[in-house]
Amino acid sequence: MKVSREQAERNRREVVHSAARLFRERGFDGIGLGEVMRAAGLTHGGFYKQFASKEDLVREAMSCALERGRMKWNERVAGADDPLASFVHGYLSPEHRDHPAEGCSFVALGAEAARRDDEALRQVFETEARGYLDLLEGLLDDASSPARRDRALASLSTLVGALLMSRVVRDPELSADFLRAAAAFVLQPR
Amino acid sequence: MKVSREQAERNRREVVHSAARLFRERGFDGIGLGEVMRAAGLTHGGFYKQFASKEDLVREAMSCALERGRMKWNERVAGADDPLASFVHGYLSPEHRDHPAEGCSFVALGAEAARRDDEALRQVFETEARGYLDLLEGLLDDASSPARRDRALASLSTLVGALLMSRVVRDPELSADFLRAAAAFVLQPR
DNA sequence: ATTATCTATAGATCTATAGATAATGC
DNA sequence: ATTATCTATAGATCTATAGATAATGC
Repeated sequence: MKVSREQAERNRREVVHSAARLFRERGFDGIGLGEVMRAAGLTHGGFYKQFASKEDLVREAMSCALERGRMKWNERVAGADDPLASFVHGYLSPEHRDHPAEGCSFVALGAEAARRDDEALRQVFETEARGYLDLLEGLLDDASSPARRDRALASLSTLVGALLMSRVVRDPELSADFLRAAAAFVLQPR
Repeated sequence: MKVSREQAERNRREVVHSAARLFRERGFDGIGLGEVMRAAGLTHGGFYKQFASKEDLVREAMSCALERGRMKWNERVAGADDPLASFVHGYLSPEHRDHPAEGCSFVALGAEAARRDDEALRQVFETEARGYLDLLEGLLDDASSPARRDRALASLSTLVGALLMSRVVRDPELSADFLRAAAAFVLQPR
């Protein structure tokens, strides 16, 4: 029943990754620890040897999901002709819209995280928000630094809001309109 | 124990309003029917005489909250010097950010609604999204009608995303930056 | 000997239903 | 007689804990 320290570490990581997917897919309250552990190939009794509480797992899963997402976007823009357009079109793509379990956690869980009474969780979201803002800022060509910062703040807002709206409406045309119009708005020359 | 038809109707409305507040405050899964009924001054056993299921209440509460919110914005802009600026500054105000229970349901519950397996609920959000788009479109002064529509789509996205981001970060300064930068972005002349 | 994981369970929820009760409204 | 609301409860969750088990690692 016991496994090696390395295997235990791999198991722990698998729990975090399963949780990160399942939380985004079903919400923090929509999935139990039993199912998270089962998705990681374990039984629910072993959970508290690795984590202090569900709250603890929520924090770790969000930190992992947000950071890995950001790294993915970083890689994507690094190899692109037009890095800003590459980021915007990737973020506002039908693929991203249709796969929340692997997508942006601000959209999938930001509102839920905001109302949790857990300052550490909101700190995780804040740190990652700054990371995304820095990423975006680096892709902008505004003359002044404050202008770039403000444009990054507004652009991130537009991206997050458009993805959210594109997911909640039923009509595929209206959904696509949100993605298209938001991309044009963010990419417009000024 | 029985009450008059009019009182029963008032009770039902009170349940819907309590639910609309509590869902926005705690999430669809974060509040039980018992507490919703208690907030309306009733006991949980009477719930199913008025509603078919919790799903049914979720739909009705969201329809009510979204429509009443839209009406409120409509009244606000009707009496304003600069209707667009009035809407944008009201929506992106610290008051709105700090009172999700009375605020925009797209931000508080859009992501949760999007993942529910309930087409009727997403239809409610879609109908109200069109209502908000029409409202915004009427405040814009772009020359062509398609340009106004696209700007409405992008502006609504920016508003929703900025309010969400302003709620999830911990630092009051960063939170205010989202609100301020997004408002400037939406209101910029073009 | 230590410990990662397992089975089993306590105690607190939650949705939904059953049947009793008492006031309305024909 | 009808019915809006009440009390009580069934059955299914959920988080967290207790104690057993068996493989690791000193």
